[in-house]
Amino acid sequence: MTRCQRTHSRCAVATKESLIRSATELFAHHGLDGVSVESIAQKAGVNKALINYHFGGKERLYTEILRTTLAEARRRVDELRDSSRSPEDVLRDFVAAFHNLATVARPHFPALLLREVLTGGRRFDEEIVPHILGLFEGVAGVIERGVREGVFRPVHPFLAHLGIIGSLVFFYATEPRRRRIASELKLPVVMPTANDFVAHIQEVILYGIAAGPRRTENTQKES
Amino acid sequence: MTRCQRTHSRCAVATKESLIRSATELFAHHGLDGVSVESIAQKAGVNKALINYHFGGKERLYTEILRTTLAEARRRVDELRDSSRSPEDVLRDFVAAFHNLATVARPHFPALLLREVLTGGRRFDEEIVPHILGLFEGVAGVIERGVREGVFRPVHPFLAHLGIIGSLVFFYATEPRRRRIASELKLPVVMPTANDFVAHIQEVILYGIAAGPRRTENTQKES
DNA sequence: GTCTATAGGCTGATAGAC
DNA sequence: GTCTATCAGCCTATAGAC
Repeated sequence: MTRCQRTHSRCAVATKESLIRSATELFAHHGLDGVSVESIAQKAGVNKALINYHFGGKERLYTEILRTTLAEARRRVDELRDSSRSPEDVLRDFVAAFHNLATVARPHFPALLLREVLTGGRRFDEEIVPHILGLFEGVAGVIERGVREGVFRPVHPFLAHLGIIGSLVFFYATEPRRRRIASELKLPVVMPTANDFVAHIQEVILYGIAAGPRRTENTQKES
Repeated sequence: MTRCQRTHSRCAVATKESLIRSATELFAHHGLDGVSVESIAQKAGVNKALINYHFGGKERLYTEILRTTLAEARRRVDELRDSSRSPEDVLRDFVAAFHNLATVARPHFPALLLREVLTGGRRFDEEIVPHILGLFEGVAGVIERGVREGVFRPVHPFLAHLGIIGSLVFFYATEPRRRRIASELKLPVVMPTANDFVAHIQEVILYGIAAGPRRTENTQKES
C-alpha cells in the first residue's frame, strides 16, 4: 500500500499503477470479456468505481494497457533495427530482446497481442497501428537486408517474419500455462526453460534461412 | 433450412449441427466469454433455449466443440506418425496435414486450441487430454526418430515441437483477421497465401534442423 | 423438438457522501 | 480521490405452451 508523503492517503498514481498491473494480468489471462471490473478492483485492492474515475471505463483501461505495452515493444525493436551489425546478429538480438521483454519487462505482452489479433484487432487505432508496423518492419527489414546481402536465402520477408514472430508469441504467451498443464497431464518430457528455447529458436531460425550449400533435397508440399 | 422428410419440421440433427457450426465460429473469434447464447442461436437461426435442450448449456457446447475438434486433429496426426517414410517426409506431411485441417476440414481448430491454452486449459479433461498428448507425441516423436537416425541435428524434441506448432497455430489462427487488418493498416507488402506459407515453413524447418555441414558459426544468445 | 415468457444473477457505470 | 449505494441492461437457464 504505497502512500503519499503529505496526504497520508493512497496516491492517485499508486492507485492507477495498481489497477494497470492487476488488469494487465487478468486481461492477458482471461481476455477483455472474461474479466469484470469488480475482479480488477479487488485484485488491485481498490474500489471498482476508481476504474471509471481514472480511465473512463473497462474498455479504455484495456486500450491504454494495449497501447503502452505495444509502444514498449516497438521502442525496443527500433533500437535494434538500424544496427550496423550483420543480419544474423540483428536477428539473434531480436529474439533475445523478445525474450527479455516477454520474461522481465512486459511478461503479458505476447498474450495481449495474440488475443487482440485473434479477436480482429478492433482496437488497432491511429495510436497503436504505428507500433504494429514498427514490429513488422523491424523483423522483415533485417531479413530483407540479409537476402540482399546474400547471407540469407531468398525467403519471403513477410512469411519469415510471421514464422519467427509466431514461434515466439506462441511460446511466451502459453509458457506459464503450459508448465502447469504439462505437469497435470504428466507429459513424458522434462520441461526445458525459456532460456533453452531462446538458444534453440535462434539456432533453428538461422540454420533455416542461412544461405549456403545444403545436403537436403528440395522441399515439397505433399507426400 | 434442412427439413426432415417425415416430420416436415426442422430435424433435431440439423439444429444441432447448425448450432455447432455457428458456435464454433463465434467461439474461435470472440472466445467463450465473448459470445452470448443469444448470438449463437441467432446465427444458427434457431431459438436460444435449444442450446440448453441439446447441449445442456453454453459451456457444455463449448467443451463438445473443443473435444471433437481436437479429436479430429489427433486422428490425422496418428495416421501419419507411424509411417515408414523418412523423418523429413513425415515432418513435411505433418505441416501439409495441419494446413489442410486449418484451411478446409476444421478452419477454427487453431484459434480454439490457442484460446484454450491461453486461458489455462481448464477444460482439458480425461476426454481431451489424450488428444493433446497425441499431437505432442506425433511431432516430437518423429523429430526424436530423425535425431536418432542422424538426419536431424540433436535438437530438443519438445522445443522443436513447440517452435513448429507455434508457427503453424499462430499463422492459421490469425490468418483471416490478419488479411483484413493488413489491408486496413496499409501494410507495405503483398500478402502471401497460406499455400506460400506451407512451402516456406516446410523449407525453413527442414533446413533449420537438418544434420549436415553448415557454413554458419555457432549460435549465441546475446550480442 | 421447438418456441415464448420470465426468473434471477451479474455486469458496467454513475450519483452522491465523505 | 475514494468509497457506498444503486440502477438499468444483459446474461444464462428454465418452466411451460404447443
